[in-house]
Amino acid sequence: MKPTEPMPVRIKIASILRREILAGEFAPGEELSLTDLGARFGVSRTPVREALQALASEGLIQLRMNRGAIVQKIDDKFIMDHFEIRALLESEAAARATKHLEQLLPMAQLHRSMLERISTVEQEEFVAYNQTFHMSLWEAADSQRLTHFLMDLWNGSSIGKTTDGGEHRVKALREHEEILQCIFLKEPEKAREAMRKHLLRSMENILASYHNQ
Amino acid sequence: MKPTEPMPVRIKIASILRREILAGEFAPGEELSLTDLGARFGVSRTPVREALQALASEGLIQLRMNRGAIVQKIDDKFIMDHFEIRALLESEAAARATKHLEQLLPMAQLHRSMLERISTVEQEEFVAYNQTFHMSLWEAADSQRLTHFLMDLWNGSSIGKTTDGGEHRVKALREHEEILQCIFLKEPEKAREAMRKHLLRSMENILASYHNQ
DNA sequence: CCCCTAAAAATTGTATACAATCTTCCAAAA
DNA sequence: TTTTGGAAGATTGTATACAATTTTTAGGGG
Repeated sequence: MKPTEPMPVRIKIASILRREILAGEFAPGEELSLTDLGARFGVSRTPVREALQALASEGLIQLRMNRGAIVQKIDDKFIMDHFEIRALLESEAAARATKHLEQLLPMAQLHRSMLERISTVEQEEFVAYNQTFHMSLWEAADSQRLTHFLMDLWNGSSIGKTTDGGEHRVKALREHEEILQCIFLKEPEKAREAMRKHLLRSMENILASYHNQ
Repeated sequence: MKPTEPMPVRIKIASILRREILAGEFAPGEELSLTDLGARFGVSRTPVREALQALASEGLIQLRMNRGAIVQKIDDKFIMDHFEIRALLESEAAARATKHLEQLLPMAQLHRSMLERISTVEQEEFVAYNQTFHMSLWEAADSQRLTHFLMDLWNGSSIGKTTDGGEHRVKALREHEEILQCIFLKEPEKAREAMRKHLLRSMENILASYHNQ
């Protein structure tokens, strides 16, 4: 087993800043200084600069020529727009997945295991399962391009508190079940709609936790 | 008037490499060396490196830790997947635009002017109009997030030859007309479908010119 | 007191230097 | 002959140095 995964510094810094921006820890429009951030993380400006460029490409900050970066305002509208886009793309993935059922079998097995043990699984395991569920569908959609954009959107979906009560997990699991049934019955449009409902309800959950911060 | 627009080197290099990759001027899987590209463009590795990271975030190349970059294979499937995503998002934009008609008036005027003069406009002017048409709809959709992703997809849509005969222009103009009518009649679902048809037909055009290279 | 100008300071953009990792290649052992 | 180990070379990741642009600030004129 790998002791610790080697990760470029720019990725780590981008992850930290992404989480902080989405958590609302910066004021909208606040300026991000390369020197300050470098000092904070104990690295030079180079990887910080690269991290900021990555965040700009995700739309979380704005890069202005020779004038530094300012953080985007993350409000309800931002979150709703974000999930609308994710819903459009991930619904398409669910619809397409009906054409590649065999690829879904391992995930479906994990899903059944979850159904049985849901009351006793740790939060960490559920998060991992949830990620496997969604990403397996992306893969089954058989579109590198779709997977790529959904990965981007996934990173930006970790908004607000991560510790929601077990109630959300049960609902999510039921919705996953419905999505899978539509897919295995080869009903692309029903799968699309089920995925859309699932994501928009998750969004409501996130909006609620976002307000309670 | 500005004499020459100042642009970061990384943007220029990214634009050049993007066009070349989409034009198929690199073999799929070909390795891109920072040193070589720096020498080619007469700059240091730093802006080249940043350009490659931008292209990686667009999915045009793959960055491997400590092992350089390899170019993505651009084939019919890539193009079709690309336009499917663009169709999903830009259809949504068209549907949403029905809620902000006033923002569309300047573009609609330009459109009418095009209708009248189509037989005499230069290619360059039509390209500018086409960009205005699409981006005005994005703006009218009133979703920064949607605009951001569509801008990304727009950059990646310049595949193959740019000089298609005037026939395509007439067809595109007719389709634009249909889209605008649906929007101004406040029929979001019809607008969505019209935009989808427009983009998928444009895709066919691009696929054809791509094959003839 | 306000506004305009210019020099100084600070910040970003690019180039270069250094460190860490990977690849290549050759020799020695099985 | 094939394989393995490791040193040399090449390439990427990060740090630092330099150049260019912007922001700040101090001072003089209105």
